Amino acid sequence: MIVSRFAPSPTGFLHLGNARTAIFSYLFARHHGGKFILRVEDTDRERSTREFEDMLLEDLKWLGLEWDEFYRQSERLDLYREYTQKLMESGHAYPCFCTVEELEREREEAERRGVPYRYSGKCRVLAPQELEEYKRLSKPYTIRFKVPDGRLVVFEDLIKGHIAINVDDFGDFVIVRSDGTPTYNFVVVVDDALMGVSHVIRGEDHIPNTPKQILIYEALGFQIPKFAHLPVILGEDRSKLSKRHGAVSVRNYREEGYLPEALFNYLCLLGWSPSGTEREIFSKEELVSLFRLEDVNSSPAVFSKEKLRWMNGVYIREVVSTERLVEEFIPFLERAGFSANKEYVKRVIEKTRDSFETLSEGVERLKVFFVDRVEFSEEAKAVLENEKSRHVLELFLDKASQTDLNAQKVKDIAKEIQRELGLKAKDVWHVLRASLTGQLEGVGVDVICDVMPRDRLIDRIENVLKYF
RNA sequence: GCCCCCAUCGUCUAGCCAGGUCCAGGACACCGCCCUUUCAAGGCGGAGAUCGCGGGUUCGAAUCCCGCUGGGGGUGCCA
Repeated sequence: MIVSRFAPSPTGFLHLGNARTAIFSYLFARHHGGKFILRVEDTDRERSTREFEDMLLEDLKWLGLEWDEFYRQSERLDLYREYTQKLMESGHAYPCFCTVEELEREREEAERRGVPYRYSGKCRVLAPQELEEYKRLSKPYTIRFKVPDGRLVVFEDLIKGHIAINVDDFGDFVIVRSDGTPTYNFVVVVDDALMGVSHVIRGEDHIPNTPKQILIYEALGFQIPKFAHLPVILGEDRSKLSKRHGAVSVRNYREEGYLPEALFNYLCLLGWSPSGTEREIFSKEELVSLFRLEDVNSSPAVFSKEKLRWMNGVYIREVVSTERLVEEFIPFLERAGFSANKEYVKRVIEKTRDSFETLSEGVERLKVFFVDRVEFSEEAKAVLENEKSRHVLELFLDKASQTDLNAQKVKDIAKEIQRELGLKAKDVWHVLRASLTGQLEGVGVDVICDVMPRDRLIDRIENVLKYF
């Protein structure tokens, strides 16, 4: 059975890089008809909060990721203790009474002498009476894993290929902190093993951890899973994508008006491309059936907000249903202070969805449909203050009074006005646009007349006649 | 410093594993034209990569091998 998992720590919003890791891990499991586990890694009590966890789960759901099993490491502490005990008994781990200060000093010393630092391992060989003394004083201690000498740990990474690391590069590492909580490298092994994880898919920043974990798998007699390390996502400056680069959390994009399926689709294409097609727009189902780890790139990719934006535009204008779009759009309208009737919004969206790329841009572009009072730009004022504009508007009102208004009617009327007043089409439309929207650019005037209620249109024009 | 990973248009990438069909294909962004009541969208076209550099192997290398350089990551009682 194929089992993959996503194991975030609840210390902030869901980061784009983690989101992509989650997506790949999810697609992999679904592709193989396997199981996808969500495991919250909250053993770091200093930084983990339940609020962040809630956000994380919400963001994952919003993205469209659903998991088959859910675990929280803080609820499995007894289990980890059991395995710590096993490692102690089998001589794979030992208590270490060194203080942070002492260790810090050793590290600085190594730094100064220009030699690579690794823990000396001095607590490996404590004399029995020394140990007794510490116990008697209840001196706090950590538990360290005993790293064997000269061992070359080798594994075949599903993305990176053959990787060999000499464990002499690191000293005995801590698996249980002095406050009794277990550390990442240890719990990740216990959990992955116990949860039957067959494929560990995670960021490449975990490659250096992998040999440590393999050592623990072996010490505990667990079966070693397959590893797949995804390349990192970079910012424009080619350093690891972080807050410095601006909006980097899923939440940011959600709030800016990106659709979850567009973000999902875009993130998939960062570091992966399906073989045998040059298409780029895929449904989740298609992604599930196309996804293969073999097609994941081994080199890091730069995140391009430009391209995400374009793709979001594709989803807005041609992928999602109008109903969906309306549902997504209304909260944005409301947040901008407009009250909206669903049927009306739907009529607006139907005609205009091909003209904006994010929902917040949509609000900007479409607010002319919802404002009570039109605000005029300087250019629009200039147009309306022209004497000819008055004739155009009066004539328009006159002609409109005998008929209802829709796109075709408005075009007819504009043409008549143009002929009767000897104007260029452009001039007529400009005046109408300025009166109706207060702007010289934006959605087509015919569309506006098609969608907006007749009395509102007439109102706006009469208003202009009154004040200009 | 030490360890590890990576290297095709500005960016995402195809091609690399099974060397010739690649004077390198697609997408975003960019530029131009068309459409047009404006801005977008859309249509058409253009520019853009001596396949990081240097050696090999080979009749032939983006593709295989070695070295170098550059970039990234790790080096915690964070995950």
